[in-house]
Amino acid sequence: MTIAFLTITEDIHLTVSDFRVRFAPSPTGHLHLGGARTALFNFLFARHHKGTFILRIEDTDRERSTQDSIQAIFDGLEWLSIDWDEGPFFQSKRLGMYQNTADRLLAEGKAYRCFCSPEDLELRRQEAVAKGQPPKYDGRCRTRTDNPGSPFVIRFKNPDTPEIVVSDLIRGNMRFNGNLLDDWVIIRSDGFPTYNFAVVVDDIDMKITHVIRGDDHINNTPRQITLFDALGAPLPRFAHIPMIHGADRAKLSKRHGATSVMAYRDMGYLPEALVNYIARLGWSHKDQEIFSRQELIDYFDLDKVGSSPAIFNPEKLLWLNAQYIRNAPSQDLAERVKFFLKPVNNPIDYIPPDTRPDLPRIVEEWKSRSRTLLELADAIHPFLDQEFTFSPEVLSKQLTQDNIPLLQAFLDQFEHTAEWNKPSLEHIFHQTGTRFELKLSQLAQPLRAALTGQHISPGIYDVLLLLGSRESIRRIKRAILIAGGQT
RNA sequence: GGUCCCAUCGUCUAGUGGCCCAGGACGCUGGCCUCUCACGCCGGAAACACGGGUUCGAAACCCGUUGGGACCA
Repeated sequence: MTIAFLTITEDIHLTVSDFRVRFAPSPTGHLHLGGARTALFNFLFARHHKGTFILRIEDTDRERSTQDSIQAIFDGLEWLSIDWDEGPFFQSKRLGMYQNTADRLLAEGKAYRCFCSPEDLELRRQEAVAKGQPPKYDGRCRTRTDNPGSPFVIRFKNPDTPEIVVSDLIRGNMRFNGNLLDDWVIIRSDGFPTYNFAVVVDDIDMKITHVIRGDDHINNTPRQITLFDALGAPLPRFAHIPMIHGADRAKLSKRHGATSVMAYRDMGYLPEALVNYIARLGWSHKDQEIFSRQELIDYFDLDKVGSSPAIFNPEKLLWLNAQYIRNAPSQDLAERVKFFLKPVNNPIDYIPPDTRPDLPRIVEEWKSRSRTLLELADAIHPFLDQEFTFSPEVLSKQLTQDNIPLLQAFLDQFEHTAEWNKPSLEHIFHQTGTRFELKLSQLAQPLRAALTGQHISPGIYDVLLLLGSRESIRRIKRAILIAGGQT
């Protein structure tokens, strides 16, 4: 007890840092690969530095935010085992804070009410464009003293800074011309905050020290920086991570096929494999390709994150998944694959227990031959289904009249052997091979076909041992009947 | 169109001025292993976008060009 107590205190004392990061998705669709990677990098950074990882749902866009999307984010993060320390916080429940902050800026003369109608704004914007000027708000209401009583927005009085430097942990310094920014809206006429405003208010309130986000937000950063300044808050460190692109080099989106994290679960990917894959997209640690969760946490840091966009490569993900499947404990895989043996064709529960094959043992034989859980389930199926179907190729090439004597010979010997182990089976094969003057391959293929309905399978002895003597005999009899029935 | 970002094999990347006529991985490919198919093992093809500088020396630093991307409009 004493030792445990000491260990814990020491641990906290020595290693907990003040680093605070957040993942702040907008709930407007499924959790996609890019979002998942942003979440993962924040998570790994927090865990590596013993900091705090916060989940914040940016749901102030009332048209596009949905409850389903919020759930999708939770589901995706849970499946990937990306867990957070604080939150989830919902921006929609923090409207008072945004309003208060805006009021404060108003009182300090750093913001003002703007009564310009959308129609006027659009007109003036078009005029500016026609004159070849940048279409920015002209600051008309800055000095306004009357109050027309019509709807208004609150605008931030953009400070006159010629140059804004964004110091980025990944890209170094990025310089922006401050004169290009205008007096942007912070509170809409319906009282809702705009994106950039809510982000800054929350990042200050949550004491975020490192803003790790997609580089599609780079252009938002100068505005946010001026707001941090106006609010007298210290600047967080920024780290803009590159986007994930599709094969056409454009930002990954629906048209690139499966981009939802959950789609990969449904396709039979292991969450560990997907995490490993997206971690290696834009980040590396020497030549290592496969990382355990702990290695990811130990090795991850921002200085090893690259600055160029990465193209999503499904082939490599598939290979990684195969690696994870091959190296997973068979007992564990057997549990996971059950999800893919759909009830409608899942025979595992109605095969009598005494003849039911041992699922982990079947998985053991198949896991080096399967790249996804879906493939594994398909491969396993004939072993569980006593009435499995024969592939057309097997029917035409193996279950022929010519092969009946061979199958019959195997059947006779199997029925009369007391031993059912590899040496005894090898003995039978040897004898049969001699008698028919056939090589092992010529012996195995017809038998494989009879036993599994397929022309590929694990080693023939393994198949026989897996099925057991009774089921093997039953299957050979069935195959002989079918072969005999063919002309 | 404006602003900003990016640039090593097809793809993910190693590389922080000499260890690089560039290393690893996926994919492709030749072979070995072998009862089929995988796994595994051995080998191969395949890249520093281009042009200028800086330097004794540049994949690496600077400038430009080209190409790609993101955001805003």
